[in-house]
Amino acid sequence: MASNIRVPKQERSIEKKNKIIQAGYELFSEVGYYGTNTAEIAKRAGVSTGIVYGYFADKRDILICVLEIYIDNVYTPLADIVEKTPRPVDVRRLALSVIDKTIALHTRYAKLHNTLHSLATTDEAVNAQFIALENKITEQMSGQLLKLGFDPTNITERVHLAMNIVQSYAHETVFDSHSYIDYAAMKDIVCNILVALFS
Amino acid sequence: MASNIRVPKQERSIEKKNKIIQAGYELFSEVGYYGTNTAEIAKRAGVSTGIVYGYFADKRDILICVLEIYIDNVYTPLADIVEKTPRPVDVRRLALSVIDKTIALHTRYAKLHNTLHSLATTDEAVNAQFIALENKITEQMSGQLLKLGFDPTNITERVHLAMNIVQSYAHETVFDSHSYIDYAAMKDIVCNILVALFS
Amino acid sequence: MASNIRVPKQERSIEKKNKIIQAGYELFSEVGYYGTNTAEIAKRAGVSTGIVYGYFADKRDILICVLEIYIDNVYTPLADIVEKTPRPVDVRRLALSVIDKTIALHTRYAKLHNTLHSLATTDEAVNAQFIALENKITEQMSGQLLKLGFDPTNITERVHLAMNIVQSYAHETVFDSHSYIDYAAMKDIVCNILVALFS
Amino acid sequence: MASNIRVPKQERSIEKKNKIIQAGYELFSEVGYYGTNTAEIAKRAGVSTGIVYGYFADKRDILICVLEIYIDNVYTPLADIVEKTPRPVDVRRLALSVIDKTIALHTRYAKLHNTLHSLATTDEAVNAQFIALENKITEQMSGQLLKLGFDPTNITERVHLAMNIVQSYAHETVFDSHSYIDYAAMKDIVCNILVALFS
DNA sequence: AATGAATGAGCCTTCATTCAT
DNA sequence: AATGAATGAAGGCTCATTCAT
Repeated sequence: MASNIRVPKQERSIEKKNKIIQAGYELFSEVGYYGTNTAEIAKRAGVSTGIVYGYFADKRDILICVLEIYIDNVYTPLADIVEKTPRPVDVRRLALSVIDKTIALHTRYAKLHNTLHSLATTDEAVNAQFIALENKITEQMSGQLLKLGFDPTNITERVHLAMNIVQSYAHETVFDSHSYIDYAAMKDIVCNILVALFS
Repeated sequence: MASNIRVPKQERSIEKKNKIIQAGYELFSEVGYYGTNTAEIAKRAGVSTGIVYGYFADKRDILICVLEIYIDNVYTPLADIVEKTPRPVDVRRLALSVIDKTIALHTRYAKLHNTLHSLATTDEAVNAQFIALENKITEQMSGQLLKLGFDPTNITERVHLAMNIVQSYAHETVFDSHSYIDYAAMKDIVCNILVALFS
Repeated sequence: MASNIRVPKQERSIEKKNKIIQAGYELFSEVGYYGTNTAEIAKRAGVSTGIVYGYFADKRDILICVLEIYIDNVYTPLADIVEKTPRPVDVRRLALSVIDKTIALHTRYAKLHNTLHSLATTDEAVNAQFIALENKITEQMSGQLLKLGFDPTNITERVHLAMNIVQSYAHETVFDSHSYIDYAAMKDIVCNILVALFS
Repeated sequence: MASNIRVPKQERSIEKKNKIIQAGYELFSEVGYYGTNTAEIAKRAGVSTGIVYGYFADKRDILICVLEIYIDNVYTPLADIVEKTPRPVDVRRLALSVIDKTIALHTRYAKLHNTLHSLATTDEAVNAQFIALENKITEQMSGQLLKLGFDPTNITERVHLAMNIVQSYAHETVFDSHSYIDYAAMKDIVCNILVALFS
């Protein structure tokens, strides 16, 4: 029964739960959700199969926890950038910061992101989390920009679109999929678009 | 064994193979790759389980065929638009056409796209196909634009980026995930970006 | 999905389904429901684990099928006895026939009966089947006795009670549990009670 | 290991052991032996999982203890009735007392009885206890009836049979399974049979 | 070419029991 | 004596793939 899931409060238990999440994170990243089995997760976490179900309701529950952590790890640094940007705001400089941070995040989480995102199609809860993340980012950034005195016309739409563009670009850069693309040149173009969007 | 795969040349066989691909296409769209089993595909295709392995090496092979068809269905209409655009070129008009066609394609193929895309992470061949598709679209469009006398500076990068932006926007619109977004307003912004990119 | 259960119509399939039921019957008899696993059933039936789920929805479904057969095998012979009793009715003779047949049935099915009966406590469907069996026997016998001109006062109650007594006795005899009991003498007593009940 | 089972002599320990037995009794009654797990027993008893194995060899051992208590609770009241019956003996009155007490016991213990009884099939020790209980009851009652001057011919058989009949009836009444049965009328019939058996 | 029954490895999950503290 | 986290074997069930016909 789901009610039997332990809520670990002791240090060692929390550590163990985190080890399982970490193992899940790694395996989901490496071979995807369906390529991972619970025995493997347990093994990599250095625990027994059984105890996994002491900390998580089922395999999907591990995924959900990995997702939550992923979302925190992505949201916080991005929110920080806008919040802590020095005034007066240099739009190009801010744009570059966001691009670079997004690339950094993508470098670190790209494979996991793909795995998680692919499950959004069939798992409503996962999907909802992703949408909520985008909502949060858009809201936070729009709010900050308004505070900084930017033009409020369609600010949400512009921010949202900007984030999408940056994400697209980061994805491309990180996977470096297309040999004919000059990613440095593209970065300039992206930057120009962002500056145009917010000036 | 893979060597026993029939290459159907008789009409009836080709029809049967296509029915299986169609069934796979539908089910992969509806419930994803891992939510579909071969028995179900055979059933929907109106054939026996066994014969599926007469036409395909394995379940993944069906996916690959579905992917090929998907790619054709996406590439051709987009290529057509630029190719058949009336001269002299009205950039805004062309941009709108591409946006609308991309939305139409997304509306039709979004779920399948997600399913296919999610497999790219763990399946190199699938990933390669997606990259190749983007290559083809970018090359074709860049080539056309050059013929039409557009500025060649970083044309590939600008085209590629433009396609990414349009895809992002189409995805958003189709799934209509964020209630606070005014998608019509966003469309104008996207359009303006494209016009700016190519004028 | 439950809808994928084959309804075997070919001889060989029916044979195979029966082999599984037979294996289930034997194992449930020998080591009980919880002492039996599906792999064991398959093994004894000479089939693979997987195919068991081609014929049955789950393990419990096998139990239900075994139960149905058990019920047929118990009901039919008992119903026959009263139906085919020669007229004019010799009550003592009829009573003896019923007792002997019940003993024979118990000898054959006692362990299975226990297994099945024990599941009635936790499985409503199983319970319902047992109650229905008793209903059927009681109704059929009461009806026959009325046709034969027996006193209708509380005939259902008397028949039902009579069956219970006979069953108790048969159970005792078959398991021969109590060394101090003279089962032949007890049989006479039971017989006398039945005669008294229906004269 | 079995040799490490504590034989609790301190008050608190005995209390704890009894709490576990009580929890086992409740759960075995409610959801059966196989529907109960040791963690649940411990939880309901308000003790840790581990300590259960300080007092009991294994899960089955708890069942055996529950069984012992059950047997005491069933035996004593029935033995009392015959022992304390006022003289001269009114057979009908005595019969009614036994019937009513058996019904009361069934009402209280029916579900537990079923659970325990169902295990007798696969567990020799449980089976032996049940047989021993019947032996005890039969012997005690036969002895008392002889003391009271009843006809000794086949007294054991008559007593045993009588108990079986009463139990059957009590079971029926308590579960009230058959809507067409007039249980009050049946009670009279049972009573008459008993009176006939012992007059 | 075609059928669909059959295979069996593999997966998620449970739970009686043990063990470090 | 006591805790409850941890173990790991075992079980029910699925499904990609094969095979007899």
